[in-house]
Amino acid sequence: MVGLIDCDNFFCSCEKVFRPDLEGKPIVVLSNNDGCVVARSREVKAMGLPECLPYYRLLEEYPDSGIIAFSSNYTLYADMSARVMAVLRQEAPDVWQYSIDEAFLDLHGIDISTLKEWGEALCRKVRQYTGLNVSLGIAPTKTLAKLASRFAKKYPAYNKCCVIASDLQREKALRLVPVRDIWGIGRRMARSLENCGIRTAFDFTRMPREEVRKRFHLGAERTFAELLGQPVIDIESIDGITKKTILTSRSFPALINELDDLIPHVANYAARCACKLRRQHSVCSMVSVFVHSNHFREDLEQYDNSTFHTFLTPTATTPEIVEAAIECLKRIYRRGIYYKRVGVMVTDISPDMTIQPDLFTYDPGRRNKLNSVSQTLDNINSRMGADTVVLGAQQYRIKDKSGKNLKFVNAIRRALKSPDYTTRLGAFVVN
DNA sequence: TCTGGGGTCCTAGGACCC
DNA sequence: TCTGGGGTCCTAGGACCC
Repeated sequence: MVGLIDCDNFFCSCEKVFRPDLEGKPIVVLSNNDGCVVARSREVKAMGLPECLPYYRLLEEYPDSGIIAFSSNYTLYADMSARVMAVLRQEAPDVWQYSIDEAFLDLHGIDISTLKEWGEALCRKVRQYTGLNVSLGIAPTKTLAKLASRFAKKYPAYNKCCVIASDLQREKALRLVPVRDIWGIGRRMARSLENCGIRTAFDFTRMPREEVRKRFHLGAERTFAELLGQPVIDIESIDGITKKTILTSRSFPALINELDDLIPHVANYAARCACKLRRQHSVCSMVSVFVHSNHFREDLEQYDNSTFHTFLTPTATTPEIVEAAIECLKRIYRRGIYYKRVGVMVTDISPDMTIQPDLFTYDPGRRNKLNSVSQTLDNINSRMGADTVVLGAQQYRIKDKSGKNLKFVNAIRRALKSPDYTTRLGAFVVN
């Protein structure tokens, strides 16, 4: 049996843990630049507020709702996530974190007849240790465990833990779940299924397997098997510790048209990619850069483009990756365009233990130097705080009043951010 | 004024090989 | 009029997830 545990309204709940006065109040968490609603508390969901609503429209359309908005505080969410995972690792035989607020649990060795009791105790312990409510679904496959966790969340009678063990329980559950709510079935496939009268998960499992394969390909067939209780999604494929691609991208609070103003962004995103690579002990052979204009501005000329650079010898050093990214940006930059978003992606990732150097161009002396520069950056920035030391190219060009000094500024709007309660001693005093 | 960010996997189709 | 057959590898883009 496997378990799927996930936190209820995770981002919003994190905000509420240290603000008991918010209990029972409607709150939302916003995306970067306070752009869209990305998380809603139970109270807000009950009000019928849609997902992904732009914040300015929330202000327009729900003026007297009493909704309290927060900028996203990833420092807080990441730390709370780590606390939840730590509790899980104490209790479960094996844990694979699936997302910031979800984990699959390997439950081998636990007697099936005691699983319900065990699960309820686990949820109580997470609540006691972290202040967060979690729901747990237990079933023979991951897709069914996901489904069970929905029941655990939706119906209080389950006491936070729902177990699907027998075929009878499985069928009963499948009949209650609309096909669009199944993990692995997206909007497009759901629409297609509904068009031929397949409404519930149970209806779906009554289709001939051949037809599923023919009409929807491999992924759908896997989901199909999982719903029948046959495990086919292996846990290793879910375990995302070593990323195969690493992407850093941001939208800007205001449009940018000058190349010189784009460069620091690209440099910063490239530096972040390099740092993430090193953290997972990897190197990359390719860096790509993309640019987007603002698709919502129909009055402006639209322009999307991307290009890439390949390293003959794979690397994870900040200077090399930043340099390559800036060079890419210069190739695709077009004057006269107003840019809304740029991003840097590193791919062709391999372990840093097995670098294959290029026969003709590899310069071990230079590479060693760049490696130690990068390692020093990591050491300083992890002790003293992110971006304590950066490359010159990463400096944003903000002129002060006298028009000469350059200042390093945070380029993301987060006007409504809560304090970093769990990671800064001053948090409670400052605000 | 204002519209997020980061991933994985699969498939079709083109380039290339013999 | 008329132009083979079988394979691999790579890439872009779609669908899906959180």
